Amino acid sequence: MSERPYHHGNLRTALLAQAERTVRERGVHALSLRELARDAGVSHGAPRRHFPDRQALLDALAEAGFARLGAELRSAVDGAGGAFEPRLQATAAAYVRFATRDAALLELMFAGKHRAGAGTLQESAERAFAVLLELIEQGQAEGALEPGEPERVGMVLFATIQGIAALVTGGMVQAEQVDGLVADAIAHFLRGSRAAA
Amino acid sequence: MSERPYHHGNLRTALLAQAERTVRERGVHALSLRELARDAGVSHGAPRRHFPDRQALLDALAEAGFARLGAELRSAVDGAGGAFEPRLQATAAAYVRFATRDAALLELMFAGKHRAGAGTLQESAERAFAVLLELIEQGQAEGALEPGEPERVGMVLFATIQGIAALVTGGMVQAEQVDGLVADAIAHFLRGSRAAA
DNA sequence: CTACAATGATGTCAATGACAACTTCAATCC
DNA sequence: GGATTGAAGTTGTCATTGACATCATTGTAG
Repeated sequence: MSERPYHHGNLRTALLAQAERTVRERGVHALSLRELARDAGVSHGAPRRHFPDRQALLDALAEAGFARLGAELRSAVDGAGGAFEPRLQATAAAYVRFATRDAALLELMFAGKHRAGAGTLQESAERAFAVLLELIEQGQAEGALEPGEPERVGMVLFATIQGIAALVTGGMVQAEQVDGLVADAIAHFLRGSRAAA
Repeated sequence: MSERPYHHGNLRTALLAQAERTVRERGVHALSLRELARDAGVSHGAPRRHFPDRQALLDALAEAGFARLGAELRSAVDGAGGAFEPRLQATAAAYVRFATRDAALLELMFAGKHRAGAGTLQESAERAFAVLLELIEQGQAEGALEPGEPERVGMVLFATIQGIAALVTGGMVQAEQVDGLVADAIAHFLRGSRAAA
């Protein structure tokens, strides 16, 4: 039998992975440092070496979440050809998919962002959202969106996407209707933009 | 000194009121039944008579939240004259105001809605959203919105408003920009709708 | 006036987060 | 090669909490 070595090897990573699972399946409130330690086959005090307190673990989770979100958005844009509108559709769908599958995690990501001492978190978030900003710029270049600061122009669009995600996780929209709703919303938004441009 | 009577008189109400304050000021996670009991000058077991467990208290909070939200929305509509667009603006602003001031409560309201055995909650929610649906119908009657089921037609609009609230509470929009953003979003939405109708 | 139902009090238990003190281990330095 | 040292893990403890069982008080219906 493989005796467990005194040192786990990569406890931090293992804790984060299991924590992400727990948050997804049972919510943030069900996340217990001690349970994580048990699952990792480690004593209840061990996590403390890697996360001074529970909040530190949540922050790390949020940061990892932004990294993954960014990657998924990037992959969506890249896989949708070169034209603006299909790219936007694909990206919005990817965002909503992420928000739906990892609702609790997304909440964590947003909650952590305006807390104090969130330097790294802020950066991770900005990297993830850079994908969206680039997309906005392309839309502006193609004349589909009004000119101006991308942050401002994209705000209503982003709000709509985020809101759809909220409706889905809030149970006000059935899972089967999501894709249609996203497509509707994007089309609606672009109509409103062209009229203004 | 007034000896506390054995019976509090209206402990349930007092607990809910204090709980709402705590949730607003320190978040759901900071809500402790025992602390509530202490604040109410009552033993730690007393709340149990009114709320079998913590979740029951949260559900009651959510329900009260929907009642208040409905009232605020109603009041916003009624105070904005008879025309559709100003009514919509006022209502959206009122929603975002509620969502901003009571972010944690709103989250609770949404979270509880798709949990099991939420009969009463569901009804409270529908009563609150009835205001919005009526408004959509008026918009359709005036030709500002496309025809169809109000629930469907209003979905993108509602998502946008909800999303703005999420951005504000997520710290991605400054408080001073909120009103402008709401106005922008409504105008944008209506442009998109007219083109389709 | 008595029984009873509602409301509150008291005591206890297991789980948890936070913290301190001690132990193991591996890398480095001489 | 052995001593040193610091990171990683362990063990023990404490206060807080939610949940639960049992008992006490009080208003009210009969």
